[in-house]
Parts: sequence; C-alpha cells; structure tokens
Amino acid sequence: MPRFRAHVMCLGKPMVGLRMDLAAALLAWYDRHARRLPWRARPGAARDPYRVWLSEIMLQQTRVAAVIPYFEKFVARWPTVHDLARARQAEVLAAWAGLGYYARARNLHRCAQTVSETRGGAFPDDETGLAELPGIGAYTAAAIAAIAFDRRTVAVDGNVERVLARLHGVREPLPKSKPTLRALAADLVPELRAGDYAQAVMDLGATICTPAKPACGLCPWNTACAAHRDGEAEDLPARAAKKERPTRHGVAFWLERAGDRAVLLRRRPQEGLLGGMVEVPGTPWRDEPWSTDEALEHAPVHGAWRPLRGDVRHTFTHFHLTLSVIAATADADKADGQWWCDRRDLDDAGLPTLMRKVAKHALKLLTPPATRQP
DNA sequence: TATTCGTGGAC
DNA sequence: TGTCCAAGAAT
Repeated sequence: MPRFRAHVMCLGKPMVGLRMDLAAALLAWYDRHARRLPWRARPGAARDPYRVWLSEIMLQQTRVAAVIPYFEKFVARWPTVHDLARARQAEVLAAWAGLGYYARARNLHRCAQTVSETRGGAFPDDETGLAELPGIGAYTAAAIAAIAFDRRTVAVDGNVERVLARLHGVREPLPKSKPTLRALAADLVPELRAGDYAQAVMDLGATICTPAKPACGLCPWNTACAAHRDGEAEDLPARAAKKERPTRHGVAFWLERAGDRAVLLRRRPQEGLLGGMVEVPGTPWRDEPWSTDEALEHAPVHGAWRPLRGDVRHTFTHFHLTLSVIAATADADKADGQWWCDRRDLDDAGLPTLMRKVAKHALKLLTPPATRQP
C-alpha cells in the first residue's frame, strides 16, 4: 500500500492518517461514481427523511433493483408520512406484495402512524430516537441518522462487514466477527459528510467489493486492502455453515364461484409467515405430504374437489414448500373473513409471490386453451 | 444467542 | 436444476 503508507509516515500519526486517507479516497470515488437512486437527494439538495426512511426499510435484506419500482410506487401513492399513516394496512400490504419480509410493511405502517400522529410528521433526528420506532433497528437507525441528518454514526450492514473484513483481512467467520468489524468500521467514519460516507460504503460494496468476483482493480481502497494483497478477497468474509432447509407440504383449495368463476381468497393472521397477507385458502403446512381425504378436512366448503396435476414449489428463507392444489366449483356463499375475487383482479389482489404461483398454476390448468390469453 | 421472518438474480 | 445471499429486525 505505497500511497497510503507514504502519507501516513508524513503525518506521524499512523492510524489517524490512514483513516483520513481512506475516508477521503472513498468520498472522492463516491463523488465520481455515486449511483443515482430515486431516494437520493441531488448534491446540495435537502434530504427528505421520509424518503430516506422508506428506502432504508425497503432495502433491508433486499437488492436495489428489486426496491426501485416499489419505492416509486409508494412515494407516488403516499408522498408524505401523513399520507402513508392514513392508508389502510391492507392497502400498504397489497402495495408491498412481492417484496417479501412482510413484517417490514406492518411495522412501516405503524411507524408512519406514530410519526404522523405523535410527532407532527417529523422523524427523530438522532440514532436513539429513530431506534425506538417500529421496524428501525441498529443499522437502520444509524443509516437514517447519517443520510437524512448527517449525524456521524456507524452504520454497519452486510456491505460494511464484507468491505471491512477484506480491508483488514479478518478471517474469523460471521457472525462471531461482528463486534470486531463494527470497531474497525467505527475507526473509518469521517468527521464530515457522514451521510455521503455511509452511502459510499454501500455503493462500494454493491458495485466494486461484491460478494463474488470483486472488481479490485477499480477499488479506491485496493492499495490498502489486506485481502486483495493476499489474493483472498473472494474468500472473505467467512461465514458459519448454514443448516439445511427441510421441505414442508400443504394443500391449497382453488374454489371458483359458479357463473363468474370468481376465486375465493382470505387473509392470513397478522403473526408469522406472510402475516396479514392475502392467500388462497389451504391446509396448514407440515413435514409430511397430505392425502386428499386428509386435506379435505380443512376445505372451506364441501364439494366435488379434484386434484390438479403437478404442484407448486416455493423456497422461503428456512424451508422449501411444496403445495398441491385441489379445485372445485361452489354455489355456496363465502364464509366470514373470506371473499370472492374476480379472476381479472387477481393480479391486483395483493397476493404474495407464493400465492401468485398458486393462481398461475390453477389458471393454467383450468383455463381452456381456446380462451387462454395469447 | 439463535431462530424466524421473502424474494429473485447470479452463478 | 440447486445454492447463495442482499442496505436486518423482532423475538
């Protein structure tokens, strides 16, 4: 690391000099290469804490490319935190459908109501106050405080952990190395431009210091990077072995109303997987496959149920799911908590991805080829 | 501290 | 096809 070492020796205060030089180099890189993202203010323009907050919640464990269309949809429909607070939870969940981790949407709505109703629409401007709000944890509080209010915080996310593990050659696997990486990250945060710095590390991690095949040749920190020097950038950070995912099984009941062929839907309970989301009625999910007779005990109505060939496969974070689908036509009225959804409205019904797969599967098998859409 | 929460792109 | 894992939080 010739360039940095020379600078350090001149200063006579090695760690301070190194830190200043690294932060300055990263900010200079950021000034040239910052991605233009919908939630980022133009240089010199005022930051909108609502947009910063909304983007940070959406970006939790979610890639930028997946977030952008959702962010645009949300700010167009709910331009301020007051607008979002006044929305029905069902509307917010439907708009969030497909983005995953639905507790984020429930907490987002609660948070908007708190900020709107008890704070006049003003978000807390420091880390401590932000962290008291639902859905805002240690990382997000630090990130919002830095990006929206230019507080000098230490926002440590997956990008920062990866970049710091490589920069310092930390071989201890995550998550045990978290405290070490946080301390190393804290040493680098500059006094000025804390918000830009936080976003710069994100961009570095997302575009240069990527998990696979990092572009070390383009990295503003490559001359200081221990992993690059030792040829092990792609091997860091190490991670504890993850345990294998079991496969669970369920049966979905595709019920069409006689006449207009509207489809029966219902809402899942607030807690747990897909909490509060719309679903096609079904059995519980368990480790063993279901026989048809067994599944029918959970059917929403009695009728001439017949299995559809094939099944629907979906993978969640911690298990695989295989759903078989059985179908029937009913004259019966809906039960409490359930409703009929016109076939043409299914795309806008707020179905999570698993349930969209169920609908696609059933529609394909139950729609006569002659009338199927081209 | 460990588990439970989605989804889709990259490989 | 399967595996990895991404701007984490809540419990």
